[in-house]
Amino acid sequence: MKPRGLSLYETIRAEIEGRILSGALKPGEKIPSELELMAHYGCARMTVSKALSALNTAGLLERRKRAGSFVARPRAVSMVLDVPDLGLEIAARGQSYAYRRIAQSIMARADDAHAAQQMGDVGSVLTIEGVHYADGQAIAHEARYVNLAAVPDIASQDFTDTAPGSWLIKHIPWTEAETRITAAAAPRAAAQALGVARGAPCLVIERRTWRGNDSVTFVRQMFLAGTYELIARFGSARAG
Amino acid sequence: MKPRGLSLYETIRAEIEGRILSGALKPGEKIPSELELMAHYGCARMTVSKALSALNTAGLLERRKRAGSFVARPRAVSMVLDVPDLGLEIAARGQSYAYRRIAQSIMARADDAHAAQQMGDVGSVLTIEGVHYADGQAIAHEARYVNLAAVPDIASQDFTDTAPGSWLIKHIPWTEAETRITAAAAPRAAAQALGVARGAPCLVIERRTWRGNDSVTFVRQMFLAGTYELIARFGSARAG
DNA sequence: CAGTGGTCTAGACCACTGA
DNA sequence: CAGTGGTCTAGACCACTGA
Repeated sequence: MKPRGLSLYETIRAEIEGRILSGALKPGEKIPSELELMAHYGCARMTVSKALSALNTAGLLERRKRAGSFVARPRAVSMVLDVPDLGLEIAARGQSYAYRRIAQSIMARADDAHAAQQMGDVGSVLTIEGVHYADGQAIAHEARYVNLAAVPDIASQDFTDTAPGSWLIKHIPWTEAETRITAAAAPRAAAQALGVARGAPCLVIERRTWRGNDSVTFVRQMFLAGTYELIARFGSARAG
Repeated sequence: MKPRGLSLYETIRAEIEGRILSGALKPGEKIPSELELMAHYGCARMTVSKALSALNTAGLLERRKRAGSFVARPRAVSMVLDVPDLGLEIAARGQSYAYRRIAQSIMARADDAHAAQQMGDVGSVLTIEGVHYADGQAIAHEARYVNLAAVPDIASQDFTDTAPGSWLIKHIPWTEAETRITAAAAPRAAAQALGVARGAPCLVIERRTWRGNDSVTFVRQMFLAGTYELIARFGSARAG
């Protein structure tokens, strides 16, 4: 059962994880103490501790002093949503990717009420509107707003055929981000840019990132229905 | 600078994390080796290793033998998507919640091709179709499929005005789940159930949960655009 | 009070890999 | 080849908390 190439603590972790996931160890059940496990595996306590700490971090165990380690009861469900760079993701599914800018300007406030509210009162805002293409088909309209005070370097960048998101993710560290996912009928501007009828169903992804208290950027991407999906996962096996 | 109550390795971790997030340490930059850090903090190498391993797991560092540890270049960002019980969430925003079943049956396979494919070849499937209401307005159509072999107890439950999801989340432990989020035009059946025109924009949430290798349930919820949103977050308030 | 987990030490051997 | 990270040992002291 021990897969080769696994270190001892990984082996211990995998064995206990397997017993939890298979249901052999049930939620709330106590697992052996570190002392018992070191006797069982014939190793130092640090090695057992490393395995159990990893399971604790992963949410599979709850550990209480004096009481012991217990199989965690499934809690509030939170899943992991991977948000890769759009260009890389489209390339990864075997399609060609392109971005084309429609408009770019600098203004005192975002010209979109929701964006302006999300970004707060910043000095000046770089606004970039563009379209993402997969295999030559327009799949998403993007309106991005960047706080120039937080990202002065962006003024010298050329976003004619490179999406500002790719540049931002590589160059600007942010500490917090919030993504809002909804559906909507395509409004006039987006429908026109995408070459579809007004009212076409779209997946709307709005993301605000900030750094400390400063807004960095706000972006709204409208994907034509059927061209894009978000996947969130929970669990160990299917990760990645 | 050292916050009280933090262990030494947490302090080391927090200091390096802070320098990365603030931008003092830039992506690709090399950080001191474990040997240099143990000299700087006057501690054992294991303590430094624990701090750097945690940052590595968190995706903030990349570690290469012989080369050293480097600030990771941000790639795929992973955010946390909370998936609360729909009824509780609607109540939390001050609206009344209701669920009404439309149809229920047991069949050998899911009558929906995508659902059948997602669930795999299970013996028999409980199919429940219903509508979720907020303040008396229909907001979502739900089609749920449950693997009866994995959840035999569900046969005795009454889902006339209680959504099966609420029962499942309380009673059935699952080990893995995957949520797919897309947008679509409402198909005929859903549009009819929701009392809107066919083709109305919808947010589509499909979730498959399983336990080990056994499918537990597959559900497709179609929310009318504007009635529901998903929020994913990343940031300092992440640990929860 | 005593068992448990949390952390830390001061070493060790090794695999890897870039200079 | 030599520096680095990966892992492991055999101890230690402590805080916590349930019996």
